[in-house]
Amino acid sequence: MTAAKERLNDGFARVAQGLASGRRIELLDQLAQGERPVDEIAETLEMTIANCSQHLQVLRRAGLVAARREGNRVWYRLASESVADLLEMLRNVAFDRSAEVRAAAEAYLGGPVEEVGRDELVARLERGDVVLVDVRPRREFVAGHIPGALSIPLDELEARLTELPAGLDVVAYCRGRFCAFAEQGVRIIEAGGRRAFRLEDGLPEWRRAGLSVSVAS
Amino acid sequence: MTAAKERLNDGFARVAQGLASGRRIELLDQLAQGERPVDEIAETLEMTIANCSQHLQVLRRAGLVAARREGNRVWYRLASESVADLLEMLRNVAFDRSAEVRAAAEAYLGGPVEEVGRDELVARLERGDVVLVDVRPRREFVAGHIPGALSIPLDELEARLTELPAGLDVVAYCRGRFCAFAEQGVRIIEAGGRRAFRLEDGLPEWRRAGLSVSVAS
DNA sequence: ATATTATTCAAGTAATCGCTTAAAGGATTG
DNA sequence: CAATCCTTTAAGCGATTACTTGAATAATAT
Repeated sequence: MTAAKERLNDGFARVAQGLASGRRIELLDQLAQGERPVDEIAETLEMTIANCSQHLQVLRRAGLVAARREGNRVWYRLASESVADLLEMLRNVAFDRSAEVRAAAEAYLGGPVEEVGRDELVARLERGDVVLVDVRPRREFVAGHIPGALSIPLDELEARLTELPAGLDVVAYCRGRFCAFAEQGVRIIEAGGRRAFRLEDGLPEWRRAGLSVSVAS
Repeated sequence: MTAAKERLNDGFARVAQGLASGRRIELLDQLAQGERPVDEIAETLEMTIANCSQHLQVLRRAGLVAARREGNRVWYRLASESVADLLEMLRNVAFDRSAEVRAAAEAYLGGPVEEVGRDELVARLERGDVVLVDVRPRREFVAGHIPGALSIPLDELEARLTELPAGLDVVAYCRGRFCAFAEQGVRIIEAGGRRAFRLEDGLPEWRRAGLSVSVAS
C-alpha cells in the first residue's frame, strides 16, 4: 500500500526529472518547434551525438518525447501538446517565483522591446499592414512556421533588411517568450530605421492555440 | 550570451529539480492542503525532521515554497497557487504519458469508484441532499476544509459510520485525484450499506477554484 | 558482402543527490 | 542564564547523474 504510493510519487518525480536539466530544457525547446532528427538537434545545441541521444532516452523514459525511425535516422518529437504546456508552465512559475531566473532572463533577453499579442498579430496579418519575420534557424522554419512569414535567420537579418517590404511595421517571432532571437531581431530591424515588434511568444504557442502552421517554404 | 542562456535554462531546471523527487512531491502535496510546521510534516510523512528540513530547503531554493517563523516553529506553505497548478499539471501529464504511472495509480487507488465533480457537489450541497465527509487527517481538516464537511479521518471512518445522517448519499473527499483516502472512504461507506461517491479531486483544487474554505472546526 | 551513416549502448570518472547522525542556531520558558 | 523545543547546518557514505570516449547495432548504399 505505502509501496504503491511510493511508486506513484516516484513516477511523478521521474517526469519532473526529465525537466530537471538545463540541457534537456533546451532539447524540449527544440522539439517544441517541430520534429527533428538526433544529429540536427545535437548540431544545433552544440553537444555530442552520444550525449544528445542519452538525454533523449531520459526524456523518452520520462514519457515526455516520442521517437520514430525513418531509414537510418530517428526523428524525435514531443510526446504530446500537454508536454509543451507543462514546459511553458514550468518556465512561467520559475520566472514568477525565482529572482535568479528573472535576473537570468533579463541578462539573456536584454531590455524589453515592444510586443504584440497573438490576436493582434492575426488581425494585422489579415489587414496586411505588417511584415512578419521568422528569425529562427531555417531548419525550424522548414519544420513549421506562421503562414506568410519570411524566413530570415537572425545571423542574416542585418544583411537582408532590404528584403522587408517598405512602409510596414515589422513583427519578429522566434521560439517563445524566453528565446532571445526575436528581441535581437527587433533591435537589428529598429537599427535599420524601421518600427519593429516582437510577437510575445513563439511558434509553439501559435501552434497550440490551434492556428494554422505552414510546413517548408 | 550563451552563458546567460545557460543560466536561464539552469534556472528553469532548478525549479523542476524541486519536483524531481517522490519525497518532495509528497511534501508539496501536504503543503497544498495548507500551511504546516516542519515537525508536523515530518511526522505525517514518517521521515526524520532533518531530512524533511533539507527537502524543504531544496524546495525553497527552487522557489516552490515559502516559510514563516512563528515563535520557535517555522511554517511552510506553497509559494503561490501557481505551484499547485504546476504540480497538478505534472501529475496529469505523468498519468497521461507514462504507463508506469497509470499502473501505479491503479495499484494505489484500486478500481474506480463513482465520482462527482465540483459543480455537481456544489449544487447538491445547496439542495442539502448529500452528506460531505472529509477523510483526511484532522490536522489537514483544521488547516482548511469545504464548508459543511464532517471531519472523519479514514482510520476512524468505519467506527463512526453511524454519525452520518441517514437517508442521504455520501460524498468523500481528500487531498486530490491521486490520493487514495477518498476511494478507501467510499469503499468503507458502501460496505456499510450507503451509496457513496468520491469528489473527483480534492481540497486544493476546491480552494484554487475560488470556492470558500473553512478553517478549524 | 562491405562500407557508410546514424543512433544507441557500455564503461569510466567527477560531481551531485538523498539519507543518517551529530552538532549548531534561534526562540521561548522556567 | 540555563534548560528546552524546534529547526537548520555539517559531515559522511552509498547511489545516481552528466559527460566523455569507444564499441555495438541498424539501416542504407556500393
